[in-house]
Amino acid sequence: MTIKDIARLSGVGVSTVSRVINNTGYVSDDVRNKVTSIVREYNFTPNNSARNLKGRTTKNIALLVKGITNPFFNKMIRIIEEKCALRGYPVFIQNVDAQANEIEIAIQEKRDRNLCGVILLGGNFGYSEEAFKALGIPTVLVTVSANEDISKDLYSSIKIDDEKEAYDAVSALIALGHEEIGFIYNPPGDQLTPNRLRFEGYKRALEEHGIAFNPSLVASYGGEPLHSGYISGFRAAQELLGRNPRMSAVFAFADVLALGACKAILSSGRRIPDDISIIGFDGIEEGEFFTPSLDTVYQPAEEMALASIEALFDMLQGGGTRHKIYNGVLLRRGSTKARK
Amino acid sequence: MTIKDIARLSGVGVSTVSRVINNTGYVSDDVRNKVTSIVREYNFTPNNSARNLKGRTTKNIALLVKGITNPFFNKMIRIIEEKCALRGYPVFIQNVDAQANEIEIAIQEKRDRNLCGVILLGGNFGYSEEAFKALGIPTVLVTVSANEDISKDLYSSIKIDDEKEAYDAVSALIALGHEEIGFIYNPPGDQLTPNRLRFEGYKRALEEHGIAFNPSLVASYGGEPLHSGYISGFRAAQELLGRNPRMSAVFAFADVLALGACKAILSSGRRIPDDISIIGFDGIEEGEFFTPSLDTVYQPAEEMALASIEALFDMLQGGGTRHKIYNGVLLRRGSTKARK
DNA sequence: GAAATTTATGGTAACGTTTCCTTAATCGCT
DNA sequence: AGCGATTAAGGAAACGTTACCATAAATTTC
Repeated sequence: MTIKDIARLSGVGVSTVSRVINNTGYVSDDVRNKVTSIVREYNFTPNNSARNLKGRTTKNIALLVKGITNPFFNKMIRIIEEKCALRGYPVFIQNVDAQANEIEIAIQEKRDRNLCGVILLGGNFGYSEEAFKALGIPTVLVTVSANEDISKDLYSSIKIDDEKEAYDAVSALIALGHEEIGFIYNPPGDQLTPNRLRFEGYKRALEEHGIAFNPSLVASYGGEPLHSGYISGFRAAQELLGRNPRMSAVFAFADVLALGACKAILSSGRRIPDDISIIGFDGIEEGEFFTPSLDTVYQPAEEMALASIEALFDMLQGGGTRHKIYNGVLLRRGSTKARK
Repeated sequence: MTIKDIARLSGVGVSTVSRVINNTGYVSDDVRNKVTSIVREYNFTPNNSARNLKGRTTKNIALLVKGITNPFFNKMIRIIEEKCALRGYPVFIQNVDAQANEIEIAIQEKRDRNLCGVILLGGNFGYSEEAFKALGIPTVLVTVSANEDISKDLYSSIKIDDEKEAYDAVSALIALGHEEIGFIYNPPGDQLTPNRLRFEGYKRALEEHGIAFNPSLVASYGGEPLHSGYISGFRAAQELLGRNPRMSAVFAFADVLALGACKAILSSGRRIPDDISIIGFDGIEEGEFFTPSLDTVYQPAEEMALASIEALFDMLQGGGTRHKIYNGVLLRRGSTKARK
């Protein structure tokens, strides 16, 4: 069933059918109704390959996710996928390992799949201006932004102020009287921007409150790329507990790390929050259902997902780039307490 | 940069270039080397739209997931996506709401995206033989299988024996001395097969051990489709606790429901496993990191994901359908105990 | 050594759209 | 009435591949 068949059945030319389907050009109401009814009757859907071939442009969007197993991305992925599909844009969701350079993968994908746009969810510090130019299609960075020296006209970004939010969270722990505050994050070698920024927020909070930075209070656990955040947080916390018997609080880069850490803390016989306070980052639903519920820096995931789609479609329609920074919310749910 | 450009630059005809790229037909070594080097030099990738249009067949696979937010599907989705991509088959991952008939969505997707194959992850009871025939492309059902009366040649399936595994889990609770055993599952109206089968396993276990089935010990919570399993489990457990003060154990259809239930149980002041034992289903990682760690019927998600891909590619290459049933493993991690 | 087969290569018609270019009818103005 | 502008519709050339067909050289077969 092709457009030609529809044309024949409707008794009109193919270009007329095309015009009806795409709502372009001049078509009389009579003809429009006739064609529309035939299209509906035979349940005709235009062939996408032919459309894409002719138009030189597809409606394919790639969503590259740095660590797709992180539940924080789950909701965002779902929203992005759903809203794009609703507009007739299929989404290729793809996981990107921590080590991989996602923008190079995007370039490859663009070649392979004739992409019209890219959303990068979570990501690296390894962007280069040339890479953005080589990619050459509307690009939105979510949860991360590129180096300062890259022109802001080359991409849109949706994120929160990682440094500030981390600073606030650690400051909250300090306000509760904690001084030996552990920090758990991803292996720094990966250069993930938020990773670095939240670390800097942690250090600034200590510094501004007159607490000396102590490297033995910082831990990360990488292992194989397949390692989930939970187990990484668990191992990192074990390390911290072993090295710092007087540690009374922990701030983790992500909720999954924090929840893994909780398990290690509780397994060691310590209580949360009585012996050790802990704050995570992201605001995933799991944190609410753990016992005790996890305090966390909530990121407005839904809003950010919607904003990223809007930014992308705006760019697809020729609009400019935009750079939006959201505010996090420090949710106090029961995993922090004043120091004994 | 098209195949014609490559042909011109290599000094050969377009069909020769096509033959080189696709490794078909006769090509002399000299020509092959020449063309290959030009292709590499200009980083040429054949246009997929044109290929698909010409070949009438794509390499697009759709992965329809019933409730994509369930962490149990997370790992499977990732494996399927990764392995398919590795073979050059992009995957369209799509969420399907509980109410929706996924096979009809698959038919629509096939039309829209020219799919060559479909994997359904989790799913309905609403399959019909006509629907499978209308779909007409290799289809694999994972975690679920179609009604008995549908020809097994129309699809492949990868799953576990839901009824038996549920039976075993509930029997284990009975062996610990529990008699008032709650059951939490999805709203039965949705007719999700595993939902129904695990319920039947629950009932058979009671029956065979001489315990009368008590409908007030069964709860489900649907609400809006966006409700996550955690909150549904939480609400359902609250209901059970209110209705059955003597209930000493709970079996949940899924780990997310069980973890939500744990929160409700612990919030009510009861202890796990001292006051109430609980067993979930799936074996998601989250269950291990909750405190206490959740006992669960582990499904070999990785193996099942790999098996589903193999089944699909086998069918794509003209092979027949296959139907594999895996064994679950009852993991005892600390959320069950003999009745006081 | 001629015929048959294998190897090697190029030309070209599709695949199903969209879009430009025609052609033609209708309409609104002076 | 005549003319330009608007409305309406169709024909056909692309888009970038692949696959069939044709041709021809090299090789094998009897």
